[in-house]
Amino acid sequence: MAVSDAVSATTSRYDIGVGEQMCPYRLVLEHVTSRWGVLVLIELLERPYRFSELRRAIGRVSEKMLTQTLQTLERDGLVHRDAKPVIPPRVDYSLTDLGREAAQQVRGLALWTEERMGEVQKAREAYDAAKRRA
Amino acid sequence: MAVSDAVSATTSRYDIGVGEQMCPYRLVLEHVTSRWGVLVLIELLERPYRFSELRRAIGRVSEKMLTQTLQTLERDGLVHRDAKPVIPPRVDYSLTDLGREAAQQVRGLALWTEERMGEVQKAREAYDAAKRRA
DNA sequence: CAGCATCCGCCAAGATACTG
DNA sequence: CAGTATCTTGGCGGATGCTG
Repeated sequence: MAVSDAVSATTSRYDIGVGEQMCPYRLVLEHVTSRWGVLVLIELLERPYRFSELRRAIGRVSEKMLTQTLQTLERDGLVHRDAKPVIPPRVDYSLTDLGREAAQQVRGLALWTEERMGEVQKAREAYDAAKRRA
Repeated sequence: MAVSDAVSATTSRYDIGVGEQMCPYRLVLEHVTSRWGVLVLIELLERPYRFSELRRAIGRVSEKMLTQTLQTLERDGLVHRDAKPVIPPRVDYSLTDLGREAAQQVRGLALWTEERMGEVQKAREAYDAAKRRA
């Protein structure tokens, strides 16, 4: 299947059987909380990026997944794609107003995570220690 | 592999090759933004839940995935598990203080999604219409 | 450079059966 | 009821090659 098909066909993170539609609300939520969606939104909150630039900034994203993620977010109206008809091609990605709102929420979550990392680590060690004892 | 092994072994959403550790920050972020993690945190923000109660509230979660999600969140110190030694067994799940903070961030994202659903839908239709034309 | 197209490994997720 | 153990499989995500 082509990437382009995936954009409209996939619900991102596996579909539901025919007839059993997932509520669109959860669908959007899964797009913005998707593995790469989260990171793309956060990066684009800083400034617009070109494709490969964004790829390097995030790190460890395959080209395919980044393309797919960007297209899904574009379709949802969160990301704006500006393809300049030049050679070599140059495409800039930025947030729409809607996307900026979403990204701010996501960043809130990311910042919280950074702040509380230490406590999470400690909780894990305590959990593992208790498990080993049992 | 037993579920219990998965809790400490998995990084949630597929691992990185050996030697190529993912930074722990992204790991926690992936836990709270995971498919079921998001929904569990939001539900538990309302009130404590029993296992099957939570399962029904979320809907369409397999027993296994809910167990796994809860154990991961418990290990991260976000969810408190209270197992009462009675027959039949009764286990209550609730948020820790840390988990409540995380859940509030997640809920912020969820509320935004609900509010802006309409605009996202419109954006999609516009995108699809433009695609068909091309 | 910024993609699209195709193949495929492999693990996450689901289904099922069983236990304390 | 609240899980564990085991098996199967869908599809995510990576690798590679090609195009404008």
